[in-house]
Amino acid sequence: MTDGDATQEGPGPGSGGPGKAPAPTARRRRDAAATREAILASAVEAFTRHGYAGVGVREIAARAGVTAMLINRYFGSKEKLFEQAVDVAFAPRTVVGGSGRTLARASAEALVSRTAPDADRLGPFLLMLRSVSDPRAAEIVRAGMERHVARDLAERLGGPDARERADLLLSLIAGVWLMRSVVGTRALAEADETRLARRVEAMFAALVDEDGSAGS
Amino acid sequence: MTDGDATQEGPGPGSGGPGKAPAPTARRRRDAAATREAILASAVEAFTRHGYAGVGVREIAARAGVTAMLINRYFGSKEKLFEQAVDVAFAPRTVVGGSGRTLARASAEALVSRTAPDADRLGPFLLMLRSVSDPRAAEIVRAGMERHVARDLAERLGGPDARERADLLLSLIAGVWLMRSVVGTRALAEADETRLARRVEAMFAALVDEDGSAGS
DNA sequence: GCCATAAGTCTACAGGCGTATACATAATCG
DNA sequence: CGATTATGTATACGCCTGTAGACTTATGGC
Repeated sequence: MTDGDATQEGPGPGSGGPGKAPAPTARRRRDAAATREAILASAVEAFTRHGYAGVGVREIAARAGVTAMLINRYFGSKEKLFEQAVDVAFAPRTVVGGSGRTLARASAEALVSRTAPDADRLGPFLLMLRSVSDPRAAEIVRAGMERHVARDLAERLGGPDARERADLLLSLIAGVWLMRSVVGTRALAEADETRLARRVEAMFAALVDEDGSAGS
Repeated sequence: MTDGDATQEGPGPGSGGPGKAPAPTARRRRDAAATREAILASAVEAFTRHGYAGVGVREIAARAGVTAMLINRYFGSKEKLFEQAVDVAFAPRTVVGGSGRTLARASAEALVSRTAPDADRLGPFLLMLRSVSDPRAAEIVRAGMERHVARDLAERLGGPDARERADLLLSLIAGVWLMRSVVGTRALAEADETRLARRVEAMFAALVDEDGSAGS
């Protein structure tokens, strides 16, 4: 995120003027690659905040400092842009780290921390939750998740039916994101974070070492 | 193109067509209460299938056999209609039955059964999942859930922090609905239902009787 | 300096959205 | 039977959507 794309007001596609626009933010020099990246970054954030159907290409483009048509020029369509955004959102990060018992604990703590009321509230799960109401977006998200996180998580989980247990683990993660950050139920929002993390960890543990005794 | 809105053909025998045209919705006698109920039922189904933002008032009205304006006449606005639909969707049913260990088992089995690929795939959780991307809908859903299911579930759960644990339980339920029915990950769709139910039950159990065995 | 061309913008279209106003029809009641 | 009123429809408005084609501007090579 080197290029500071602050939320500047439109660099003069404004109606009247020939756009002298002593742009407060230095207008980016014409650079296809950089513009593409700016659009993509704007898309990831916008899709995460409002969901696939909840944001228009004009808003995404404006936040990237360009006009809507560049989206179609660089990505083909809004849907194609969404595919790229899903890839960006899911690819880089390791959703859950560690393995075995460490995995359960670290994931629970990270989950509770990242869904805190004062946190950034960004990330791939939020993008998923707010986009899957559109069937085409849901299919894109499914493919992205299976490709990027589910397989990797299943490997680190190991054991029988690793893929099924990985998806179950992701279900709980998504559910907590949903109830805590999207729906915003009070009981979860106001819960003590340490205690909440321990409870989530216990549920994770039931999956991680399901064969052995589930002694906490 | 498509010849006229044949949803309601003139009641008179005039059309002369020998085709009986078995109207999908037999023209109902003018009855405000019945019409209101028809709209509401149509809304619950439509909001469940496509989410709050994913369906228009014209479609909801058409499925109820009326025109869109009746929605505004009887409910005031699309948003008010959604409030009523949320109430209808969440109110009557007991989301999870039983108490204690029975609760964990019964809920897990019901959840897995209702999210099966060949099931109806209706119900309040689907309505929630597909609607919360809209912030106003999310707030309505939050209120409806807390009013109807969370409180009742917390009472049946008992124990410390019942409300928090109830919401956590609902998180897992919602997450499984999400991954299995909305996103449609293969690992969960193809999973053996008995085994899957047992795993979900184990996660529920970590919440239900956490005070007893698992020292915290 | 000029110019070909990449990079970006403008205008427009066809359609959907929620909803307000005006109108038409069927049912009830004196 | 005729009039009144609840019930439902038709039309339209203003706004927004994704996208296509034509147009403008900056940039690098000569």
